[in-house]
Amino acid sequence: MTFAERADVLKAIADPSRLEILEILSPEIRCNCHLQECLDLAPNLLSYHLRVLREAGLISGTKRGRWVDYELTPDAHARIAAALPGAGR
Amino acid sequence: MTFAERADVLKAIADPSRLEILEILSPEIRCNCHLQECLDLAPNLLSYHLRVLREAGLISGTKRGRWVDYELTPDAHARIAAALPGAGR
DNA sequence: CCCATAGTTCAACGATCATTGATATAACAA
DNA sequence: TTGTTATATCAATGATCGTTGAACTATGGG
Repeated sequence: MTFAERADVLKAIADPSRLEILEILSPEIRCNCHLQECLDLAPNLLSYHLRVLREAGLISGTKRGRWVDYELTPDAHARIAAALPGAGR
Repeated sequence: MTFAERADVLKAIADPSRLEILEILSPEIRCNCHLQECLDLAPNLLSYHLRVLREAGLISGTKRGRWVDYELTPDAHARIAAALPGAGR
């Protein structure tokens, strides 16, 4: 993992809204609408932050009817740990 | 620690050059000139990245003649750990 | 003192990012 | 079908960030 790749993972979590999303998602799967209530963000803005986290490989979403359930990926914490300073030795 | 404060710490380390600086500084104190050789950055740009890390409380610098020695702060790793997702529970 | 060297600060630019509003897709209800 | 709800995408804006070049400060050597 290069420094640039590690920085990309860290950039994905270096945002207040995205940190809170990860916090909410940490114990359990949550639908988008639940995140909406917790975060008080415009729906499209929430979608944007979820996309950033998804593209970083930290969360995944599955459609359930009109809703989408989001959850942490199995290796989310491992990906973050591998990006931290000290992980390169 | 608020989500915004935690995001600020993570933003400080979410950069390839700054990750590498922390990596170099991790085992031992290093003077600016040694970082210069390792990183191949313009001197003023290196100063900028060092300032970002210093303002995040992750490194500290002490003057020694014409040089400056940089080192990780004692609580650098603790500050990072406290900022990570999962640290809020 | 004069000059070179190490490092920092400042001003400006371009790129990236978060945010907004409008539009689009997709699923359910009537 | 028509309408409504849940979510995503697109285009545009403003703010922030990384980078550059120039000017500045401070230390040590001649």
